[in-house]
Amino acid sequence: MRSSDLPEVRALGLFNSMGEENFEALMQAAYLQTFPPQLDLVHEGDPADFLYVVIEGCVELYANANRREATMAMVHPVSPFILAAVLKDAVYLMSARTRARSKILLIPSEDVRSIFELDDAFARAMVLEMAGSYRYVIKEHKGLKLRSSVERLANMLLRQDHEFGDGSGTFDLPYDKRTLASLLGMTPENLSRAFNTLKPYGVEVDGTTIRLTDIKALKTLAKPTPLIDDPKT
Amino acid sequence: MRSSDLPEVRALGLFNSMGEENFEALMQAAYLQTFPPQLDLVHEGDPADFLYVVIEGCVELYANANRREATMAMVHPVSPFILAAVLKDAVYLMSARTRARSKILLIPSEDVRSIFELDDAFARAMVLEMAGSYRYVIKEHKGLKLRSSVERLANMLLRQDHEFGDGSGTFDLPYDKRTLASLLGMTPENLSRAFNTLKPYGVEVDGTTIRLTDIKALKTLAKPTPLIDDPKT
DNA sequence: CGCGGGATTGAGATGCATCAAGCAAAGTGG
DNA sequence: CCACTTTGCTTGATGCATCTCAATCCCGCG
Repeated sequence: MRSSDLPEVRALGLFNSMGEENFEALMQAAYLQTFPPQLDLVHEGDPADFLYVVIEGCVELYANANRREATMAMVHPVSPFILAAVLKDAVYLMSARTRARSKILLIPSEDVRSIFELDDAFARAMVLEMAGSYRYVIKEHKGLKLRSSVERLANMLLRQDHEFGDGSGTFDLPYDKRTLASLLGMTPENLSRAFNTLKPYGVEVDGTTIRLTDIKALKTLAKPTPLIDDPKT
Repeated sequence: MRSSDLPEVRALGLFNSMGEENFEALMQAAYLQTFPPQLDLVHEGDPADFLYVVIEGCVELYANANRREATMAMVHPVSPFILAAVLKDAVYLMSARTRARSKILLIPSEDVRSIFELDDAFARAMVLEMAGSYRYVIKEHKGLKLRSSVERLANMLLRQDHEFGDGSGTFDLPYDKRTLASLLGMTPENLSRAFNTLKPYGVEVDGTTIRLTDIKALKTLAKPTPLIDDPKT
């Protein structure tokens, strides 16, 4: 792999505390590849052969059943994904595909597990990484069980504005609407209608850019809570 | 704490590999208490002061928002819960209450974290515990997003029969129907109706006991998949 | 025997999905 | 440069799934 990519991988929470020789051993075994968009990296049910780390681009985690499909999460640089399956030496529970041209690091599962046994700092970093992922899914699950689709959309907009907005209330949607809909647990048609029902609350939609002109009103409807919407805790 | 309880705690995956002196230090700091049913142990949003381990009885994890409530999971002996919040030194994302008279071990968070730093085997055990919990929630989330309520019920019945049945197709529901409904993401009324729509598929309900007389038909409807329904992987 | 809580049933409203067009912006190829 | 497809989004009409509210039932328990 290119040495210019090493520092940013090394800087990752998962890798920044482990021993130098173990890190090098991992990178020695790893492959760095660039994939085109819409390429399937992982299929649910397959044995977990690799741990993946998104270095550049974007990866969608999704799942199928009953001839339905649901987007489970989007992974952005620089983050690992499907860590749990690798650790447990089990099958993947989710599929993964690139959503943009993406540079991705593939580390063979066996190497991850053997370094996990060898390097105590790496093991501890894994716990925190797993704990973060766990809490993310719990929040998603709470949102799905406790909120209506309009509320989920409203909260997503508020979060997006807060995290990525410049303070003006204007920002761009992070993905196309079809993906957003699936991520929020609804159909594209319904997302469209949900935007309409949010119009009286100061939500202006122009293609992929959003303007929130009445955040107070939107919050009244969305009733955000850090126990679902705070990505940090 | 009573020494007669130590062996079963020690036998837990989370504790069985750690050093003896560290285990004793943890137990030294811990409290073992028996609680009556329906007692609130933990409220979401509170800082994570303790790691809990159910020794006897049963604990419900639930969450509130928008004046709704949802059961997130049921915890049975012998298992820890809310490990992630303790590790991250964050607030609890879920509330917890006893559902039966329960003997519960409380270990102060700080002690858990300091032993986590000290004992490498303990840290590794945590990773596997977290990975298991993570995969459990992912499966729940997939079920909720990809299946109808009737399908969720059907699969729950099949799983229950497979795990706890005696092979005759007869078994008892693990909780009252109101709780089951919430766990499955529906209202009690709807659970009742869902049982009715399953009647043609050989599902006989008598109070809390269930008889499955046509498992093949039920499976045709439920379309179970290990990627959602297998509790082991 | 009556009381009370969970479970069921029914009726009605609502949320959400589905199906089917329509539309606009962005490619594509002549 | 312009038809022509393609793709993503929207809109409308309709039906099903699920929730809500209310009434009733059932059973265990005082």
